[in-house]
Amino acid sequence: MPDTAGPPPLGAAFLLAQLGAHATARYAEKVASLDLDPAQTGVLHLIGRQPGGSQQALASRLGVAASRVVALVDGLESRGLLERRRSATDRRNYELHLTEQGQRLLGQLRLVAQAHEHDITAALSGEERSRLVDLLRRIADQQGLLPGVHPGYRRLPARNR
Amino acid sequence: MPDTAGPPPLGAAFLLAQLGAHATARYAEKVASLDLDPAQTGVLHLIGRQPGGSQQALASRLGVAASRVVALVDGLESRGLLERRRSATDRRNYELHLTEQGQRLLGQLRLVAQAHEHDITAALSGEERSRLVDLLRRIADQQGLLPGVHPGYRRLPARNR
DNA sequence: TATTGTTATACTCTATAACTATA
DNA sequence: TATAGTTATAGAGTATAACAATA
Repeated sequence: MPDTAGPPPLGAAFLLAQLGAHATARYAEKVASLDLDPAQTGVLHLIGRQPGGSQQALASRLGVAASRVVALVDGLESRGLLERRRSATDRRNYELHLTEQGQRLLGQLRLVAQAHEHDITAALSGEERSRLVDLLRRIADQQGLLPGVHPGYRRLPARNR
Repeated sequence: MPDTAGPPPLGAAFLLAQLGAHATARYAEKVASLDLDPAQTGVLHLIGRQPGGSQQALASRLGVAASRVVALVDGLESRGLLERRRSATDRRNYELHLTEQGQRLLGQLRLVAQAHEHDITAALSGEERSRLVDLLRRIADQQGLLPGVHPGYRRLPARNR
């Protein structure tokens, strides 16, 4: 009997951490097909939802350093997906907008997200999936997490498999 | 109406990623009180459960490079939490064992994990928690995840707040 | 003097590859 | 020749701090 102690951890907290890392890695794989990484998709989603914001606003929303937003926006702008427009009222900052190409890509990104949702929840029936979402939302609320903002922009999953 | 598109993503996959990152960050905070990081706790748990294994075995279990295990084991050994014993049958490899102090720390670690589980699922009743665990396990099974092994050892959460 | 964006720098983490000692 | 462990090196990713332009 080599086992000194019980079975491996199987609580909800561990499963959430395990599945969260898995879901993130799978998402990274999927968006790579659009030549994007998860952080870039977050930027596209945020600008698509609220155009005209500054880079500072983006940085605080994402919870990252402003210098990182520079690099992020640089990459997307050079690909013609978004554009910086100098604000007329305060010429220190930019207003960030998606280009038409960026909006088309965002549309494809939403399809990828749907496929991702489908794949991750493949084990569940529609009703079970709804119950899961309800439970998860309640945990997220109680834990003080903001809808649509996840704290994982600080790290990218390396190649896992 | 600044919103070009609908609400923020609220599907199960996104919530899993968000909550997973959150649970991981909270866990890291908690084990820091024992002067450990999540990767080190994984090592302690694995050795505690299956003593005598080699560093290579540990590396493949954790899915990390062997060179990283060296540093990980170095740190824990220098604190007197585990020891390397040269194998009598094959003197190339070590057999890893927890010291008594390591076993005591592992006991405290299990208490921390319990508290963590309690905190993360504070929004749910006991029955709801059971249903959640059931749903999550079925997803983990279907996704091919191994019990007790999570792919998040590659990254540590930076200071989040 | 404070703020937006930028650049330069340093730091952390990790894997890869070269090395040793055993087999 | 192959394998366990170690060390050295290089790369990726990020934040911090210094800087320029504008307010």
